[in-house]
Amino acid sequence: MKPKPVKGMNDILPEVSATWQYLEGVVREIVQSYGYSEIRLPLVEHTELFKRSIGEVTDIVEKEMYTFEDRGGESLTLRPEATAGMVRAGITNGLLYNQRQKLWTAGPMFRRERPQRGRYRQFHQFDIEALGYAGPDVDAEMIIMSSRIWSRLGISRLELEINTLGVPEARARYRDTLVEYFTSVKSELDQDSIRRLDQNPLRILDSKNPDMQGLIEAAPVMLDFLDDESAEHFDTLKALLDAAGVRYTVNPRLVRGLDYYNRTVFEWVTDALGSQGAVCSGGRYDGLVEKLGGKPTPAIGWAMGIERFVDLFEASGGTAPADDADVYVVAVGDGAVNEAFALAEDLRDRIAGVRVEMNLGGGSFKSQMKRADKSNARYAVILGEQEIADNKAGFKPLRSDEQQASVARAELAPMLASKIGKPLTAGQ
RNA sequence: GUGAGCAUAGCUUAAUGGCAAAGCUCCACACUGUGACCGUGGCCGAUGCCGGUUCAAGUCCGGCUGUUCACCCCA
Repeated sequence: MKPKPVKGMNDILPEVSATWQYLEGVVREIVQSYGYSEIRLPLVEHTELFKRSIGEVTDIVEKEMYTFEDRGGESLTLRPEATAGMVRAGITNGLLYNQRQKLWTAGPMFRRERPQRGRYRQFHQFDIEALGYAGPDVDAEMIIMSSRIWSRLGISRLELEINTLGVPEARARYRDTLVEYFTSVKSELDQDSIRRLDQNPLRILDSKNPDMQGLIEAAPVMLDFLDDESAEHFDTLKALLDAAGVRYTVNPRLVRGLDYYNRTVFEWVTDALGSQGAVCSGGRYDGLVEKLGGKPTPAIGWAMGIERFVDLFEASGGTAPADDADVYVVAVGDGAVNEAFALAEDLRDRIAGVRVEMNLGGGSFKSQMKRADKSNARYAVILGEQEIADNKAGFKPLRSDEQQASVARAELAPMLASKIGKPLTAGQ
């Protein structure tokens, strides 16, 4: 009986991980260029943390968390998202005491949903948070930063939607009005909407049911309930985005499934990935730090789903740079292997970033050449009886018509370095 | 959690209810120190699992499991 993986938890195979590494590298570089620093967080937190931050009556907390009792009887949960842990770490390490923090983290998150394209039980996120910044300038910078990621990678099938939820009081007033409105037309609501009426009435606005669209169009809008300060915050954000040339649409029905958001929320959506169109989303959560036991601290953050990001990158025709070897070392004859190892190490010492693949497992000359070919290496270096006797090495281009050459051992590194365009290391 | 589609070799796909096939991959040979292309040969399956109908089931029926898509939710 073959072992089976856990449903919704996937292996990231080498052919795919090259793309992951490339994209993660690009995002890391961009995020750090805005002055954000990495923080590494535990995958497991106390269950209570997520209940208090995400909200007791959200889908995530009610039915999607991997919660278990550890041997000491504590209720622990595999993190379903990163913000709660980030804020907790800020509080417990005193990072927010009269300080501001710009942080990012990345790694696996866990939600027990039914898997489909772009939705897995173990999935991965990049998470960027700015704590202690009241905005709206940070709000704009965060969005501009995400926009830079897309343009850098040639991803175009994405649109930005933004909205504001106002302060909690305004949101509560709006919520009451909304409940009143939908209750008055309850007989026309579908099953899902009736359920949401109690649980999360704002989500009714998000319904994809065509029969509901008329009712939703006619519903009261949040913008009419906005407090003056939030309205001004939102206007400034829009002005900053306009000035930066970032295009967006205001979607008054954009609400979040996590309870901690207020004011700015945004989402990058695509139609290229089937039904899971949200690639990246976030918003402001000014009340969360205090709610979790810190002192009042404004904050904003966003998360990007890496699986969806990779999928979208590939759907946009993007490919990661090849990570094939530069050179494959062929060693024929028992005496040659020792020398070949030394030669391979020498190349790695002397050429910065060179990728040298040593033939392993012996084999005939022919089979070694076959492996060299299949490795996609640009060059083969050949060491046999003859070369060892002459203190030379065969240098054979595998991807061009150039002639094979016999090169003095000492000249091999400089020659290879110039062929592959990588620098010799200093001091050699 | 709900609904629908799909399940044959490592991968992609064949097989009017009648002997389970092919291509690719991999290995070897041809070619005893030179890869790719061509050729020859080899490896690899109890057709996802359990049951039923039938002289006969990969094929039809039922259940299960897995997977995909959609709903839902969201990254």
